[in-house]
Amino acid sequence: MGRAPCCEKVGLKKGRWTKEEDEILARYIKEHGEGSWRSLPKNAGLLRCGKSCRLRWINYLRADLKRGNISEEEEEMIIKLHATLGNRWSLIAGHLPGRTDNEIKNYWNSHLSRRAADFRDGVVVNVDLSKLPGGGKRRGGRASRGVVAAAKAGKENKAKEKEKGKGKSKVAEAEQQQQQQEQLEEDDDMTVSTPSSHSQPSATAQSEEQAQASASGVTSDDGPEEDPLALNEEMMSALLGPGSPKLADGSRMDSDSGPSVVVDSDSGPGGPTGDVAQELGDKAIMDWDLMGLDISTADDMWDPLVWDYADMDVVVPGGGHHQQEEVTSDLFFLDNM
DNA sequence: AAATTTGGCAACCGCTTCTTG
DNA sequence: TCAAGAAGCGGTTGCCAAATT
Repeated sequence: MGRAPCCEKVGLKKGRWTKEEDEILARYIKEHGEGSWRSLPKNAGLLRCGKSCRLRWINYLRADLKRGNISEEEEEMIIKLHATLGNRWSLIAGHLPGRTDNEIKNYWNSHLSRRAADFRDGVVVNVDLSKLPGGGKRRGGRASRGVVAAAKAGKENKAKEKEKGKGKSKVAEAEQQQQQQEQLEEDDDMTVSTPSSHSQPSATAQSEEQAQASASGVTSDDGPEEDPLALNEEMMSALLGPGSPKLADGSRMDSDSGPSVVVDSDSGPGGPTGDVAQELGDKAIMDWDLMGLDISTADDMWDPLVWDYADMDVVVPGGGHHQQEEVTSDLFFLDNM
């Protein structure tokens, strides 16, 4: 039996909202409060779908909305948050009071993604996540209620989830995100922090790996103990400005001369453990496969995946190999742009 | 000045998750 | 425990105004 449509579509108005409709909706919500979106249009006398009413209210009519251009601070915030959270616009919007997920999403797509593309021209990494366990599909759908609830409830929820013996629950995930948020809030001026643990080269590589993992839903087996938001300055400068990752020999992989890296785990029945050996243009050859990706414990892409970099190797024509950390670092950017 | 192209934004759509009976 | 309803998220579409030809 099919599920009933969210609203009776016949006879309902679509398209732009009129001033009159806005007034009706705003007045109704002012009197009755938010919620009950399904019945709202009928009660308010609007020929609109409940979802449409909700969207109109959230994205346009709400009193606490901040209208006007996105400031540079907000823009930087968006970039930084997107690097960590990916396309989870509602979470990003949660850090920007008065801004809606839709607004941020549009701003990203129309302004920031272009800048990201400028950067990405240097190296294009196109990992076919569909081959990963769970289809590599981002979990969509409603998250905020659980996330927000978890964020509000905080640690008590965690305790409950532990009691239930669930694995990596949404609540736990939400709490982890909450921790990230807290980290962000601690970082008041939003300057890029470089934890002391990053002072050692190996630690830096590890943090980058974790940051990458956090953004892509892939976590290292060491757990998210370090702040995935703690991008180092090099990463942020590359992220925020023109440029591209440095190669081991000091050259840059830019759009004019740079290689186009395509990593497509088109691996057949073997899944992500199959071969990935792709040409990297005329400058470098990435010769690695996903043998290093241990998916044995992963139910879906959000579960912990363990990378073993032993099989990763980037051969630079003219001699030399890229270190694994550099590969990881590069991938981090690209995966999050 | 008219036609075409481009970019930004509002809104819609499909899917997923959460809630409730 | 399960099914249906409700709510919300992210991707996509389409309109409109500005810019360009």
